[in-house]
Amino acid sequence: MVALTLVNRPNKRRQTPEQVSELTTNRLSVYLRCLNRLDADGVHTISSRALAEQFHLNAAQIRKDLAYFGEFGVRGVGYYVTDLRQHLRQILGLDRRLRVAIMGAGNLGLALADYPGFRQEGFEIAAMFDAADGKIGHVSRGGVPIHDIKALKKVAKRDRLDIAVIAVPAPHAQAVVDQVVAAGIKAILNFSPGALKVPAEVKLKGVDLTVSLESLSFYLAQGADAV
Amino acid sequence: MVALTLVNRPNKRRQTPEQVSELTTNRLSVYLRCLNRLDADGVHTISSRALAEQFHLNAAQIRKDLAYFGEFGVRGVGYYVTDLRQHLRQILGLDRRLRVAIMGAGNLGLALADYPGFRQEGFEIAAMFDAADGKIGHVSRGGVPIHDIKALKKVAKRDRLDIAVIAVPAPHAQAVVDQVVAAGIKAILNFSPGALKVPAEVKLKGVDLTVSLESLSFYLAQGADAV
DNA sequence: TTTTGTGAACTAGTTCACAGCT
DNA sequence: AGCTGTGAACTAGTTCACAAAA
Repeated sequence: MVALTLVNRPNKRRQTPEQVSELTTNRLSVYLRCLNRLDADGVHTISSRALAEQFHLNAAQIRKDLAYFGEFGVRGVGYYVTDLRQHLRQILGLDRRLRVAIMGAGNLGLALADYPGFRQEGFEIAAMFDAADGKIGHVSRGGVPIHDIKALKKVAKRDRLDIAVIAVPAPHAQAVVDQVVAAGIKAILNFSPGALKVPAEVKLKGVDLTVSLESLSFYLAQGADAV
Repeated sequence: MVALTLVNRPNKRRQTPEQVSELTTNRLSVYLRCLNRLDADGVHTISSRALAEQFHLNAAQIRKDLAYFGEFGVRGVGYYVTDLRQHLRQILGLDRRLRVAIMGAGNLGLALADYPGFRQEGFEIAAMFDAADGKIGHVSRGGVPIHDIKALKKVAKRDRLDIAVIAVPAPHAQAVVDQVVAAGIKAILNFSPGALKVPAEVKLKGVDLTVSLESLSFYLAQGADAV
């Protein structure tokens, strides 16, 4: 506790996230998960080396990633776990509650709605949307209400939805994304296969299950057979 | 048809997939999806430029990606759609049926089992595994049988399972992966959060939903607020 | 002419190595 | 002593630009 306040140096003129690559932000998220566990385990300090050994990463990489945002470490000691954890939560915007909407109440959408990984770390699945009469008005097993997609604009404003997850069949994906954008949502996680168009100010991140599987298939076809 | 046979030059001494990066194989998968659509639409030839415009990619990138595996194009013309499609299917190992097992018959596992994106392009969800008595012996909505995880080794051999998808809660993931590896499965798609250890000859690919969401959160916290 | 295939140039990302702080 | 923060060196990935082919 005594030392923690010493470490809070907001740092020069960084906080310039234009230059921070997505690879870095993904790693920050991984570091945070690790720090959460260390914190829960009562570990007080951790060096970049020790952190690097957990995943197979280079220690300098970790120091560089963190250095984009400030000088959080103490030379000769390492990083204070609770302190760094708080900083990462703040950098990643997890110090506030983020409201997530799931577009599409099919198998995948319903599974995601109740997926525990989504609920942790400040995310709240606030609403689902579908076009099928049979689904509208119901709730997911975990209690997430399913709205008519026509009400998206209204509900997005009322519930202050931050992020939309696209879990509709591929042929509908672009139309749904257009509605999400029109509703003013600025961040989208897309599970449907294929490229989607969004305006520059909207962040689109894709999870393409087909690409992932085919990449494994490539390994089996080329790599494993050759060995 | 006449021209197609001319183009099949298996090429020098390439087919050296050690050097091919994962970024390249992921793109091959994207190209293939596009070619499938072009083929269905009756388009006969496509240039690297036209292909590049579909996604926002550089044409030279596409030519380089393809050049790792052969000279599939025709100067002044482009690529024959059906021909290139067949080559990509072969390169990605999709010219044979690949059997996929899903570990964990929870919400996510069941959703993935019936997810249409998994079924296309030669993938077959052949089996699911769980440890809960209430699930073993049942089938998914789409008819995939749920086996006892204790039977993994036997079923993997019998059904010649190629790929395992990890959809169990995080605390069980490593133990399940160890069993998957012991059963001789050489390719794993992991949906559970956190790093998993596998031997070098096993290919592990992760889809980390928490990391994806937190990356969007970062954008909202840093990017959008600044604009 | 058009468009491929590819070396060369460039850009981004990672790792090294060490000065400087504790 | 130990460990961070960071310029310099290196490696990987992308784009340019053009000779060669159809």
